[in-house]
Amino acid sequence: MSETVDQLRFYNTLTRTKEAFTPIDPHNVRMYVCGPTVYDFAHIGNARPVIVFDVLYRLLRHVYGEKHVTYARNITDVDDKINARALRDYGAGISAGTLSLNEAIRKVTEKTASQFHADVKALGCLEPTFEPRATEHIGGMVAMAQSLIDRGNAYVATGAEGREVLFDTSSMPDYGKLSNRRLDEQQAGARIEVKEYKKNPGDFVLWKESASDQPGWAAHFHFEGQGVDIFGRPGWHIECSVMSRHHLGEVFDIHGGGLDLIFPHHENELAQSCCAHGTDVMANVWMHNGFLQVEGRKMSKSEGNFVTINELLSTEKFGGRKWPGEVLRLAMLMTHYREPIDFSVRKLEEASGKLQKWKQFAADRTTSPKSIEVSERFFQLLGDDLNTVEAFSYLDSLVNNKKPRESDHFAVAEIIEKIGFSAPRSSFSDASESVKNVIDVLSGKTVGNIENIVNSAVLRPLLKSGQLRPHARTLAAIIALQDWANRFVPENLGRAPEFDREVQRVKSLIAPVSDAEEDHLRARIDARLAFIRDKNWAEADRIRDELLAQGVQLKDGKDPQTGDRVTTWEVVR
RNA sequence: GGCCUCGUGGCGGAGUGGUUACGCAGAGGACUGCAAAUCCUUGCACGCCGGUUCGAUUCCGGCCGAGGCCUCCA
Repeated sequence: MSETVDQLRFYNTLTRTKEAFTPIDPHNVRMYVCGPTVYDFAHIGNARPVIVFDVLYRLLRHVYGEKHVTYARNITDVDDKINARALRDYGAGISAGTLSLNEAIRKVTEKTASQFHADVKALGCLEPTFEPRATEHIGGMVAMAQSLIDRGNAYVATGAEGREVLFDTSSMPDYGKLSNRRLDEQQAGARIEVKEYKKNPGDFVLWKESASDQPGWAAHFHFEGQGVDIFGRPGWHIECSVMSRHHLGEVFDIHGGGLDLIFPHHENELAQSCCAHGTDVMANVWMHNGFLQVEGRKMSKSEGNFVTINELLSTEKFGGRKWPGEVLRLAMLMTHYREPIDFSVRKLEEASGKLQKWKQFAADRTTSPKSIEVSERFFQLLGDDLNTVEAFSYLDSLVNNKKPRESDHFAVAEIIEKIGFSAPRSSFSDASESVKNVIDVLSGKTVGNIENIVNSAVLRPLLKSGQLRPHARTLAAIIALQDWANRFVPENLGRAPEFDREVQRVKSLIAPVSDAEEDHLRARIDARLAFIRDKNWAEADRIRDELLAQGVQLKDGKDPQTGDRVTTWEVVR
């Protein structure tokens, strides 16, 4: 357990206040989050809780230790929308008899679940400890429904679509506690027809009978002294009650999900679990994330204003480019999790720029000793109800510091990695092996030249892929070497001038361009410098514009010693 | 109708009973042949009306506006 993050605080929907968090068992902190119903691609609104609770999971792991946090997120693979999708996509096969309904359903759920996993991975989320599927827990759902009947909290009734086991909301005095609503004050039937066979309008389904074109399982219940067989399927809410108990126990620490799940889903889960287990609470803390909005309105499938995660990652529909998952991740976390976020390309651009800045700063890390204090300060801020905004602001202050401490580079690298962003490899440590080799060559220990080392298996792929940019620290190492060579390598060996040339090559190699492009680039830059010496500005600028059009931005600097113009470049988008 | 959340500068977005958020964009300057980059400086705010207070953007009340839940939804 972390010694320095002293107290986590979370806003609890149950009490509508921010509370100090105390786990039931610090050696096993347990959290449950409602996962996707796998019938269609997840949209970026669906991505929000996944990302938010991934950050919470990482925070808890940081504070209590990686082995002391259990995170369960279910996959709902029994649902009428899935049936509908299976019939829509595989209806022909089903009616032709080449595919059974269950096989068609399986195809839908498998495909959607694997897409979900790919999406979530791209967003930098850790896998939960457990990812139970509803179809694996049917037996437990039947058993829980029965125990609710036995305790007088449920009953069997017959509706238009067959028999149902229903939860009797009037049997639970506390019902409505989570969502803070009294059923008698709700406009029952305002938006959905009141079913006459229910005891109370708010009673909800635990188990319902299936028709021949619906998936179902055999289930046997005892009600009012009679045996009742209902071939059917579970209601939505009971899935989570059963799966959370199976993996986390009857009472656990945190239950999370989107704001819209508070009622009825979480209210009903809570009712089922507490009544079935005879407990006062199901989870101690209930946390809910706000919505992602588009033009001020909730992004949802029913509104039709949604963008799938997959579209954002792999098409150029938004702002004319593909967006890395971690940019979306950061964009989501730039707003506090309980507030609504308006989705926009502008926001993605801002996140992208911020992330790049962090990474560049992190890449300049050396092997200097890390400072625990910086990282703990970050997690301290994050621990105040997952205040990512404040925590990131702190990160920004480190990165924007004019005189950063040596250890801050390392701390930032460690932090961004710990909260799910990829930290670039340290340009210094990648280069340091090569630098050592260079020293060996120069000192005559081995035979070789610097260029070959730069072209080595370690450095070359990084250079090619553009992951290494002209980092001050790398260059500083090379320049330090140059000084070293000048001091210790005897002039008469003739190595110093060659070394200078090699240093130039190293510098030019630290840019994400191919050999051919690089040769071309050097030639154009030399040509431009020649024009500049002749004060032929028009031609010089023409070359600069030409390269810019190719995505290469030239930057003129001044050699501090000689005062000569030194041209560097950067690949821009 | 019931319940809930929110309203901060051009944009994004924190926070606080009395001094700067911060980031992006903008403006000015340094540098430069001009750009870019970098560095320095800088303008712009707390929906409306009352109340409490020496003092409110921050607390209370009302109003207006936006959004969400009450139907599957993250």
